[in-house]
Amino acid sequence: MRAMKKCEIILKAANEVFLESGYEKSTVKDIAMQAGVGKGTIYEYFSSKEELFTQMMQSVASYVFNDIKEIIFHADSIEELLEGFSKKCILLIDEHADKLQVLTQDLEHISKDLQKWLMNEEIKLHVALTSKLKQFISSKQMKNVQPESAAWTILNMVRLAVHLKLIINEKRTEDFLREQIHILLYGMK
Amino acid sequence: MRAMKKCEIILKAANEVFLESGYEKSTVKDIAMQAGVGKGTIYEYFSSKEELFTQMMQSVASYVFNDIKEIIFHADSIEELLEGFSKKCILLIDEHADKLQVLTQDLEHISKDLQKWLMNEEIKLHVALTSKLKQFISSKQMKNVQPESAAWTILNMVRLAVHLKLIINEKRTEDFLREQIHILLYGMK
Amino acid sequence: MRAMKKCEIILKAANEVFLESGYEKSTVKDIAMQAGVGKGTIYEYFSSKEELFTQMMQSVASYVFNDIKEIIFHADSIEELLEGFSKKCILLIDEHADKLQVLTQDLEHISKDLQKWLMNEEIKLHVALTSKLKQFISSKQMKNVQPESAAWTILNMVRLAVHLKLIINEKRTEDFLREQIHILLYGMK
Amino acid sequence: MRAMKKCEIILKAANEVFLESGYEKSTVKDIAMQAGVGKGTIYEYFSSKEELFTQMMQSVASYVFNDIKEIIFHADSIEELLEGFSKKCILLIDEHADKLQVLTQDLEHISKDLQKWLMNEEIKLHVALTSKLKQFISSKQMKNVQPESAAWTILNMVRLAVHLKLIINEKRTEDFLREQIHILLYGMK
DNA sequence: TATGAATGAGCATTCATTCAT
DNA sequence: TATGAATGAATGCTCATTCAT
Repeated sequence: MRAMKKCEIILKAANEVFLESGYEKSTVKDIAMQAGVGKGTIYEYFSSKEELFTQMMQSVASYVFNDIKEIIFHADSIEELLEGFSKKCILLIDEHADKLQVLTQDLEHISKDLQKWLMNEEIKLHVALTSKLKQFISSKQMKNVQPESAAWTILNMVRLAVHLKLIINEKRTEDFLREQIHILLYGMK
Repeated sequence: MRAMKKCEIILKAANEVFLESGYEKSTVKDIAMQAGVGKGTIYEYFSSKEELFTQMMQSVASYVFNDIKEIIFHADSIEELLEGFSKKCILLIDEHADKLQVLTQDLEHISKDLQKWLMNEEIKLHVALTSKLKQFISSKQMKNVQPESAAWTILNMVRLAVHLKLIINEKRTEDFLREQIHILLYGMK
Repeated sequence: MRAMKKCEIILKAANEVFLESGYEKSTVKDIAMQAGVGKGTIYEYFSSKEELFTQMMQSVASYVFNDIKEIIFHADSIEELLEGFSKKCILLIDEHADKLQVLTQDLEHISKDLQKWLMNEEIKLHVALTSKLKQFISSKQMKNVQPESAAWTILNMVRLAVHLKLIINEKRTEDFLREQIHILLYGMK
Repeated sequence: MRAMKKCEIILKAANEVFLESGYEKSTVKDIAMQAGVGKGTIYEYFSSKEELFTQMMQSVASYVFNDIKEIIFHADSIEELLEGFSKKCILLIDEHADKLQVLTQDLEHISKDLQKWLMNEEIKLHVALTSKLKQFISSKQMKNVQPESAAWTILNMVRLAVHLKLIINEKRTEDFLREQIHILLYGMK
């Protein structure tokens, strides 16, 4: 394995600490220790705790957005899209359950810039999905539903999945998502 | 306007301050100033900052849960239910926009008791809605969809509405909700 | 039993609370509750917490000083004096063990006036005891020891008794006092 | 003068402030100012105000206990022991007058561990002194007095000395101690 | 006279940030 | 470049005291 740059080492540590404890309960000292560097070193690479948090969030969010983009891009049918989507939801949650809590709870600490970036990324996703749905509609795979609205409905499945898994602690989340897909397919096809 | 009790004045101020700035950034001093009372006075009525937050959250949540219960209880058809639901979403958001952010973000600061209460209230809502859907299914108003899953799908509309209105700042939220209802109706009827 | 005056009721409550918990840990509210009066009422009779403490201490100290004066005054022989003295020590400690802790620990909170008064009372005791010892010396009951020094030695037995009983928790305190008396008698007679 | 370590500077300042004002009236800010460091710096070296107090007390007490142990250990006769003891009392008081007040008054704020340690040290002193007295008794230097009781009587001279010097402000304390020794010698030899 | 609701000064403690080395 | 000792602003909470009723 190649040597990581200091900057990356710190980001990795920030990732681990922030997503374990949340923004307020994480201290710069904790992150420095986790990274195996001095507290001062962090300020050589990041101007503040908030900037470190913001960059960490951006890297995590990029990863998630890319995963979802892939699914949208490669789907050849509405069924494939919905199933790929729900599978990815379950996978993300199982892998990153603890992290997702923080992703949704500490949004207030990210910079205005990142807030806009997040919003834009989500809108890009929405645009891509809308466009894909339009293809399905024009190729008669789908009813003539309003594609923008349908796109939001689909993206919103992520929120339901997270809520059921993490808050309600519902074991049958997967079944429920599958069933929701059936309803949507009935409604859309 | 009639005289409010100190306790109510403080709760109102807590409501305004917490929901404006979030739990961590709100200070007891801020709330005291907003209420127009001394810092010590707050501790005459609430044993800690956390208890004040918890009580404020409970009162807001009660109000929202009751509104939604009403809709589920009084709906005579699936159309009425979905439309009532989406209208109420829009209304709640327009009325309480600022509050809903915090309602979802600072859950970690409420007491374990309130956390359980919130979860239970939501599950009660789910149970009530599931039961209503079963009626619709047995009276052939609806297809034989899995009612528990459909219930979560419907409840999850709240989350989409909040997200579109507050985060994405989407003006056409109302239209999108309406369209989502059409899809669900197609899928369920 | 006759009705106590408010002032006395409060002093009695202060006695109970202060001697139970010490000055700093006792609150005016506690004392008011113990007295069964309102917090404000205390300030009708005492100008501050410190004054209340001072007056309470003075009344307790008066009681102890009087007890000891009695012994000195009525003793007809050096043996009687020493034995009366040690018995009274044990008695006071057994009766008021808890209180004596505070009597010695919170002296910093009493007014300068009471500090002087306490010192004067002790010096009066010393003077009385010195005078008694001089009688014993002139009547050849005692060796020609320096009476002032012997008086301090005797008064100091109280401190030893308190220390052994309360700090060291020595069960044989009584025996040790008795033995000390023997030594002093040997030395003095 | 050589450079002191921060830790020692803070302990020295704590010593001065605590022993001047007592535990409750001393503030961490005062100690920081006295030490010429920031408030936060104190918490780099001591985990709390109580720990700082406890460590300060232990260092002072160690010093006193060691001084007294020396005297007991090196005394070859009962006269030498008593005289050494009383001289050391006077010396300690002149050197550490202010400190001794607090040493006896704020014991409630030291950790349970230190409380036990103090009691044990005193009991060790008592044991050592008792053992020495037994030697003197078996070598016929002393009458057959109960050595344990005599040991407490001697140790208690410290308390008398402190009281006379600090509370009564008696100038002739030294004379009185000397005279007490005579009485004890008469009584014991 | 008696009250207790209201107050705010005061405290211990935390932690992001700085800067001399 | 890397460090971590030093800092002090900021905060939740307590409680003696006041004062309107």
